[in-house]
Amino acid sequence: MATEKRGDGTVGKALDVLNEVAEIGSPVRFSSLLKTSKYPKATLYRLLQTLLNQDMLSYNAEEQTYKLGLKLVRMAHAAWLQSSLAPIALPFIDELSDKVSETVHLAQLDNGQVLYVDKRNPSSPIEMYSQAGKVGPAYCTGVGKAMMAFLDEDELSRVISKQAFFKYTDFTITSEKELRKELAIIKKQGISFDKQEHEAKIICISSPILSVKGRVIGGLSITSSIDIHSLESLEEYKPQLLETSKLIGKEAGAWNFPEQHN
Amino acid sequence: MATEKRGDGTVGKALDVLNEVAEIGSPVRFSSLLKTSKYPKATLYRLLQTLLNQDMLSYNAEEQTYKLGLKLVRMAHAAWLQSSLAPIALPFIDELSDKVSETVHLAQLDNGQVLYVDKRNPSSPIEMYSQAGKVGPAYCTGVGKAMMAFLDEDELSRVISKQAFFKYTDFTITSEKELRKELAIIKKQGISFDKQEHEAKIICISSPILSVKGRVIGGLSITSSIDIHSLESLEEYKPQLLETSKLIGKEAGAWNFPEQHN
DNA sequence: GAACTAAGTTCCACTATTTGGAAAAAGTTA
DNA sequence: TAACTTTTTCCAAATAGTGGAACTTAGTTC
Repeated sequence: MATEKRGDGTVGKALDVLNEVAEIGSPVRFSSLLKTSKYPKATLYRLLQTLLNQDMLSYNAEEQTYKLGLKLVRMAHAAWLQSSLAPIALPFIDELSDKVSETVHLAQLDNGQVLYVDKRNPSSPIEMYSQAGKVGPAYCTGVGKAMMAFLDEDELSRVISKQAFFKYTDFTITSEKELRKELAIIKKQGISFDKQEHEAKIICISSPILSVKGRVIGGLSITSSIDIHSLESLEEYKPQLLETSKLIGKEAGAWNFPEQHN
Repeated sequence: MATEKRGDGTVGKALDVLNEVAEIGSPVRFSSLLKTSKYPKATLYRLLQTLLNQDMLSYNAEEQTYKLGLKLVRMAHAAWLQSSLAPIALPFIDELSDKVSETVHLAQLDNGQVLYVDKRNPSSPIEMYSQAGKVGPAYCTGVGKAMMAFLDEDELSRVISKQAFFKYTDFTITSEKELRKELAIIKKQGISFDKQEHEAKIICISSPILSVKGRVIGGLSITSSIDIHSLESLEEYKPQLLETSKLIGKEAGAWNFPEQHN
């Protein structure tokens, strides 16, 4: 689904096109973009040229395809440093993953979705970058539910309205009603579980990261598979998970980490 | 130094502002940006509003500061997947780092600078994300020199013209003449060394990654410190490094990885 | 090799957006 | 309250963007 944005003039249109290219995920030809795009041929063409000029896109002359430019990778590094919880949380996540020897994820809510901003995987330190910047659904992931559970009603309904409720597995929650019930339980318990709701065999235990003022600024999870852990054995990590989340929240407060507007 | 770009209209200006925020590296106030910016107050203000609307920036109302938005992190993930060598090179880098048990970097030339797109660090799998998207100087890093050495004259002079020749250490090359001499040697040998030219104590051995057509598409390095290795002991990795580079080059050809325009 | 087709690029009169000086709000300090 | 700083709004003039149509290029067919 292409990102719809109310008129921010030309800049909005250009970024719209950039998003389209991003969402397609592989090099695209002009004509292919044109089919999807809401802009007329000449306009689209000019926008693409501008983005090329700005190195936001790169063009393969041989294949006549456009794709995202490396400039974005550079910018994102800066964005990650200054806008994500990751740099603040880094030492705490390291320590947690060392202690428990499990895969740890750090996420934030972004536009109703879960945005993973860091990950530790002690056993196999590979396939790592492939995770920062990755997005996932909020309604069927541990971190997503943990963060949602601690939003206030206004924020929550905004976030819920953005959920697709697609049934990934037999265990996926597929209605707002069910979700709200689950969130109430999570709020009581302070932690959430992903019971194979997003991917078969994958389970996790998660906690929200709250600012000193009690607002949700992120989520933390320990992920495993049913081949290795039961939900009960994951629950043993609860104290460490909560402790780490608390420490990160405090540190973020000290750093004056901004409260997001999800 | 702010990025100067010839007129791409409003879009160019907006991205210019975005760059400015990125380069400052920490949350900035309006007035602070205004001082640096070449745009008049009202214009700058509107550009910032547009970028905010588009989630490219986020705003902290309490502190009245702007910073890069998480949307960039998401986009960059897509960019990394579709425009960097990293996904293609992944298995080869894993294997190399496993075999040699040393820190391995994968880089590309971007606008005359070295852009690190992946890294493996077998001993301590931490501080990882902090590297993808990081940029470094080309004239005083192993990968930078290795890549430069295999550019054709046109590209090379363009890249050289962008070098700052800042003297980071006592060993930094600080003139075009010296650099060209060094590059000639590197071209002959097929590999380059960083002899503490960028950071004290840090040394590395690097090779360019060439496409099947012989064009530079990236660089690969094994990094260490003089506390652990001598240049001679690093040189022992030469065969493996060259072999891996060759494999990546081949694979990239198969994937039709585009030849960059540095 | 002329005629057809599809993809990409350019043109230009028309229009909508951007511009920026100036002035009003909002917030700070004295 | 006055003097100040910083941020935000306004609006007529100026500029930049628009998009239908025409053109170019490359590839295919008869």
